[in-house]
Amino acid sequence: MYRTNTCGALRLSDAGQTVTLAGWIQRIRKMGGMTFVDLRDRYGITQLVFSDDLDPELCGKANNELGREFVLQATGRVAERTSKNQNLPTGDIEVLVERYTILNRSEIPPFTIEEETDGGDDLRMKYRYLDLRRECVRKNLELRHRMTMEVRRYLDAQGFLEVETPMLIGSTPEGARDFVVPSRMNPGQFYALPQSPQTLKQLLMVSGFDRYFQIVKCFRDEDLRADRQPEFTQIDCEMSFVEQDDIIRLFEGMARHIFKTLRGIELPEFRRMTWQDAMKYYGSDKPDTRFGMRFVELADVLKGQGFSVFDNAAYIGGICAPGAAGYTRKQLDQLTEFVKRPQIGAKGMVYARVEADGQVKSSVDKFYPQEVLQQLKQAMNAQPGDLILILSGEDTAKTRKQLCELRLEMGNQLGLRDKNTFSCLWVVDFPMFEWSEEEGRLMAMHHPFTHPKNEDIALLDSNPAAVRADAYDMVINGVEVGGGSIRIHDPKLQARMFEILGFTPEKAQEQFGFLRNAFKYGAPPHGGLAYGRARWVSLLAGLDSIRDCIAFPKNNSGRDVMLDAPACLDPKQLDELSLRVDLPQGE
RNA sequence: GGUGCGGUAGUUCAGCUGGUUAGAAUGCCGGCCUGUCACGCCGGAGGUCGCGAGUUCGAGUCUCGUCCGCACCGCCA
Repeated sequence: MYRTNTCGALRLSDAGQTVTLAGWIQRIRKMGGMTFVDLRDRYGITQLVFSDDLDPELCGKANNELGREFVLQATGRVAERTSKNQNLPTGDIEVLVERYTILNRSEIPPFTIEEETDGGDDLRMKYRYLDLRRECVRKNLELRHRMTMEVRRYLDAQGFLEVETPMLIGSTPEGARDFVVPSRMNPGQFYALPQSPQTLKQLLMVSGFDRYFQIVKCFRDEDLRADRQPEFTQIDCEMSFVEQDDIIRLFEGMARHIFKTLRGIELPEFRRMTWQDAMKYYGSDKPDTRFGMRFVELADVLKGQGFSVFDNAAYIGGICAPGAAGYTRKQLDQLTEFVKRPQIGAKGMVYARVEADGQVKSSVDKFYPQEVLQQLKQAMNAQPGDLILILSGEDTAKTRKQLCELRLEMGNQLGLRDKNTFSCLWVVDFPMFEWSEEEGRLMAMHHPFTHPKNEDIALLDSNPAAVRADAYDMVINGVEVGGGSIRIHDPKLQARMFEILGFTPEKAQEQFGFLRNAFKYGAPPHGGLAYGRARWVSLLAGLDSIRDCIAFPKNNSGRDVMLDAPACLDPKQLDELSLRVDLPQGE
């Protein structure tokens, strides 16, 4: 038996017992005739004591040979400490070591494996297996596990069946780039890894599975972000004989269950906001609703008064930052610099302070009389002490996006984006299509199987760009944690959809023939939703990056720096796959 | 594909308008220390300043290129 207890288990009530612990040496403190060793496992830390009073020979030996991160098995008596450590759950006791075995030695680790590590991200990723020894990292994976368990429990109770779908499937042209896998037995042909099991779960609905879920890896060969990995796990669900409301209710229930069991928070009923309103009032399809500062359109107030920047603008929008009238000139200049950064791209920013007496002092005082500025104040519903910030531009969508960035920045600066406050909503009525400049055609905003809103089906022929979809996203604190839609189950409507998306009937048959064939045999009305697991965990744990709750994540350029993948293939392997690598010279 | 920031000791960083032997903290090694828990004290070792070119009498510092990392835009049905 390697151990009788874990390193997090012992308490004062265990004093007097003889125990054997096993773990890693976190730290050694040599005091001369006495040595303290912090022994760590995933349950906690227990202090071991070697003392000349007990066994001078053993103490001397330990002093000589023990080192950080050695795997140590130690046996001794549990004793009450003379000076206790309030910071450790085991801080009332220590183990007076009588004998020990070094189970394994360790080289000096490249960074300190403690809560406050000195290692940078890159280094920690290269030695992720050491990084994962740190409690603050490990607890994120524990939360991930607990969340997964709660999700399974909830969905099982709701009658969902977990069904696995294949990882090696066919490539699909719409949507993200596929990761592809060559087939040795079928030279020149490739599988693709699923971007999502979308079509497969729809086939399961045709099979009558009714309520399906899968906690499933998905793959997208697109550029990474702090909240985007090329492989990620979705909690993927699909239901038959449901309308949008049924799905929203069930998955809002799941969100509530997750928050209650994992954070002890009772969430109120989620707000619903149309995509149109989200764009109009927040400039984003995933608004952070922890705070207000909704956009107010100001063309009526500010246009046509001789200030050419506004007179020529297609859109003028303002936000009202509560209590920020005290911003200094320097702070305002910094905000202006912020919106002018190339990533945001505004040309400038106009501000107006509402002073204690109600007078408005603005950066455009020479263009607008106080009377107009008072109208501005009224339009913004600004109070004395508030700061009004205004952006304008020739492109409404772009300007709204810039104002969105400014709003979020002000939210940060005013401390309105607290990680322990959660504001949840559904964004509904997404447009069915969006125009792609690159492709020169309409693209499905969600995916080509999304059902148009019934009242908009007539518009498919006359004005497809105006068609709204039965698509919905769950947004929490400005994070899109999940999304889904009602799917098309009528083969004729699906055919019409492919037509609008620019598929010839032949192409549609080639790419999605399996789905069309299946739908000939009675597809039930159905719809579903998928949650991004790591985004959920990040929200629950207050993480800045989903990498922090993924055991072995990829870096910014999609590399695994620990495995050093991807890598070149041996020519023999390439031969076997009938592949030839053809890189441009010098690469 | 693009923008911004960064790359200096094992690690995290400082290093001014270019100037003589590149620093700090921490870690590491050695010594001292019987109640530490970020132990303390004394001593020591440790550097191709990412790489390449250029400017210059002289480059960690300036310029260009390149590689790597992070954040973001495009992209992510």
